Amino acid sequence: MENDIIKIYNELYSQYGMQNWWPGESQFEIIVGAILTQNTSWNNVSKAIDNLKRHDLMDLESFANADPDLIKKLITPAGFYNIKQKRLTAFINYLINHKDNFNRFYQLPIADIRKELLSINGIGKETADSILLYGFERPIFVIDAYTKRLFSRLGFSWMKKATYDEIQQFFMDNLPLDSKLFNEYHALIVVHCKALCKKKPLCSECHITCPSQSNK
DNA sequence: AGCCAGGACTGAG
DNA sequence: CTCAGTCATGGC
Repeated sequence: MENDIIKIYNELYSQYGMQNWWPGESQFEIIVGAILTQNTSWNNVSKAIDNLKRHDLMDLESFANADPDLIKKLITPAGFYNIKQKRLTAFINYLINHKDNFNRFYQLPIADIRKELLSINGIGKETADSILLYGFERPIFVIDAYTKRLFSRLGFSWMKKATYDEIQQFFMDNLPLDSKLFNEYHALIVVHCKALCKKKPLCSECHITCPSQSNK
């Protein structure tokens, strides 16, 4: 039997189709993108990623050996470039300390690897989960501001004051444990919310308001 | 001209 | 533990 969470997924899917996220060519790039996109539009992030690629820095070795000031300059379009350079470096140091071809990302129990990522400075829940889901196909549901806002207005108003973990648990309780499904679902939520915010105002029939109109 | 974007950390109370 | 302040650029 189908619950509401699955119904909403089917609606979104029929409306927007398969998204096939993450828009990144390598696992390293997915990690970099996940950090750069913190509170930042993907449009800006993609400029920063292009800059890094143009300088051949989109791999562990090159990035690790690059001048921090150069990194800052290249990621400037993504904003918060001082912190983000530090966060990227922190993650890269972690990777260097566990040089096992990402084996631990695949093999450790998901709770363990998640905890490990969360202990890295600059890696919060959404970033950690995005990396695990989109980079390594681990079945963990990513929650973001869009998810909270959309579903709060779709009848799950309790989400407005719920914690990240509570909302995540709810989605995972109501869906089969399927990384491909989690991948598509979160992507569809983001695509849907972006589409709605583009043609504002609409709200009543689309069940969501744009940020400026929402009551937080 | 503001307001916002696919957050996370810090310090205060 | 809750929460405002902080970090910064580009698009609309």
